Amino acid sequence: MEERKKQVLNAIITDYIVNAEPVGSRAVAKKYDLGVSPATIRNEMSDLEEEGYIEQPHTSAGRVPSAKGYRYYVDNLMEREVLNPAQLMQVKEVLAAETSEIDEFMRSCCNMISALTNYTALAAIPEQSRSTLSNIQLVQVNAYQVLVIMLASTGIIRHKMIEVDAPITEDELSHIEQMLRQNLIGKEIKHISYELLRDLLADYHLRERMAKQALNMLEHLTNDEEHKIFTGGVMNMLSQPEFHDIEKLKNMFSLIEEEAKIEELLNSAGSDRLTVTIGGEMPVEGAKDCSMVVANYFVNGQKAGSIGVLGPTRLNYGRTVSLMEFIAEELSSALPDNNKNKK
Amino acid sequence: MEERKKQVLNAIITDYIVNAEPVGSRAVAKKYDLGVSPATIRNEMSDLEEEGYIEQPHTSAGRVPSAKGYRYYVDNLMEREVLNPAQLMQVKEVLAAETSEIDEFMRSCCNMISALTNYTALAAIPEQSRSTLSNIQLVQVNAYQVLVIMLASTGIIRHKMIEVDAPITEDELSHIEQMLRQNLIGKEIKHISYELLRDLLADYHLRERMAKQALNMLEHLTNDEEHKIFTGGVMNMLSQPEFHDIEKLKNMFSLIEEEAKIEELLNSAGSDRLTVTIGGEMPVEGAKDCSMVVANYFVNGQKAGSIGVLGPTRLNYGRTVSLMEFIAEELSSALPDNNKNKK
DNA sequence: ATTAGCACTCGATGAGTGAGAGTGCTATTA
DNA sequence: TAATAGCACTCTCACTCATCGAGTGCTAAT
Repeated sequence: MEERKKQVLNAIITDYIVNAEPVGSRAVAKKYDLGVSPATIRNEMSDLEEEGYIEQPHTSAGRVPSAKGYRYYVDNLMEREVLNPAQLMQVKEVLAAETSEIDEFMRSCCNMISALTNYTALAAIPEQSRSTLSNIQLVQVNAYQVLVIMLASTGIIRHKMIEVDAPITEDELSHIEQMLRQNLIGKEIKHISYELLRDLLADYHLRERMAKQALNMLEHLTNDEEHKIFTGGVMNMLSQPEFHDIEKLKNMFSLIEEEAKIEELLNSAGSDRLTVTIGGEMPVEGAKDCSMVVANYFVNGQKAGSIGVLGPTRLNYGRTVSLMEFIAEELSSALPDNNKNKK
Repeated sequence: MEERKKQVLNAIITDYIVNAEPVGSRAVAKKYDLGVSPATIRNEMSDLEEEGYIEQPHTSAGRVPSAKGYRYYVDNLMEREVLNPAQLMQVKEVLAAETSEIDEFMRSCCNMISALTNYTALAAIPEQSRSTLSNIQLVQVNAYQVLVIMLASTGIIRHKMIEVDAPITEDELSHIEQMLRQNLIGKEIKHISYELLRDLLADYHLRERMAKQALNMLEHLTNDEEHKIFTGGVMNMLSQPEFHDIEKLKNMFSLIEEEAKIEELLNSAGSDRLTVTIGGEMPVEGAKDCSMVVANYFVNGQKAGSIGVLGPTRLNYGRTVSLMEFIAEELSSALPDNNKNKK
């Protein structure tokens, strides 16, 4: 594409991102100082429209970027925004906070991201497929209730109360605990299967219901985590003029409430360091007039989880991309620390 | 108030609750069959307006109930709705679910309430002031990390990872554990103060940072809980015509996101079995055009917690009150079971 | 190749209008 | 004396119409 056409496209998108209103040739000529008259710009715009980079809501309105236009912008024109030091510090602080609970950590990440971007933040809990069980503990509450606590190598802690039919003694419990520890600690969590547990418990002739419940519980622990989704700043959508329509809002919110869909969105981004998905590229019906920036973070070179930002297609890509790249990077280096000893 | 006036007021409110539109004299005469002509009804309405029970958005619109009108309705006219058996069953099922985790339990309560009412559900976690510590457990994760698990007599379970400066041995840990157990189990949680803990730990000459952290953590455990707030069905607000205005929505949502305000709302209801708060009676700015039905539930005759419904002043009081009364009652009888042995 | 000029298009705005809903008042009726 | 019928009045809502202005596309001139 010729240089000047790029400049015009860039101007249109930059302006539209800020003002959310169709951009006319005069406005481009005035504000972006390309050294040519509006008429020339009009010609360029006419070409750009023919090629599908911009659209006209109606004759005699200005032009609006199309999905294709945004795509070209993100791939070729966009300049990353230099983040201001105060924001960088804020990110570092939040990530450095000693939150050994992954839930709380993810939640505060989401809140931070949404506060910094004014969009909606998405996060998927780090995948557990590679993590191992690092400890398991059974605590007797009373004769009928046992609290099971599980620690994963990623620092996740889960507990669950399970109930048994017949009273259980301390001795029995520590037996079971030892058995579980011997057989399960160090195992990859995704390898702890129903079958494995059943075999283990069968050997020990445990009471039927107890066994069932323990299995049930462990299954929950291993499965739940992979699918846990966090969001933040959902209400930020309200400030975006594109969602001033109640119907659109409803659609959006009901989408965000469906964890499965959010997960699909985050997963659709693959395992590159950073992915930008624009409008129609979205894999989920109902998100077609949104854009998304997803960053993956890595532990030991392996994808550990995803964080993302969801906003209108008129997203401030430059800023958001810079920010998410930075956060993902910081996250990659912060996360392993959570499981090792500090200092 | 004369019988017929009551009937007219009742008709207006009933109609307005359903249709959300000003009610005219003709509509009242037609639908509610009082045996008099619209003209007569107009006279009654004129009186009702003079006395402040209803209002006119403008001349030649119908009448709309005022806060005073709703108040009179709730106190004198309203008929509780008979709940259908399917709904009752649903409530019982949700409450009977074996969720020994209070968080999850409260969350599912909120979801149930919002699903049944189509309004927003609020819940405050049971107050911990009367509950006692029933167990405390320390789990060594590695030399520098200790997982603390606390069980309250109400069935609440909390865990927190704490980190220590210098390595700690199993022996030391079980020492501390025993000491804590001996001194704290059975104590009312609100009596476990910073000072008490400091004294305890001082006796044992524990490492300074460890002590600090343990204290910090226990403080969190004792305080956090009292302030925990749950909400559900916030998006239901979107379907209420009174919130079709984006500005109102924003206000509402930013109110709901402030836990302190929600807590204030719930607490304002006092400790009666059930309280209805209407419009201007709301203690929190920004909730003035909402109404709220709060029910308290009780354990051993003591107020244990609150659940509430927040909606427009045009709330279906009859239905909501019946439902909340029922849920609170079920909750009162379900809750203690969670801590005792079943069967 | 660029630009100035100009006619044209289309949405937004605001005034004007008629229909409809609902009231309040008054005279009449039971 | 209470209830009612009738009627004028008020106010909103939806619709139409004219106007305005932003912005374009085209053409002719530079």
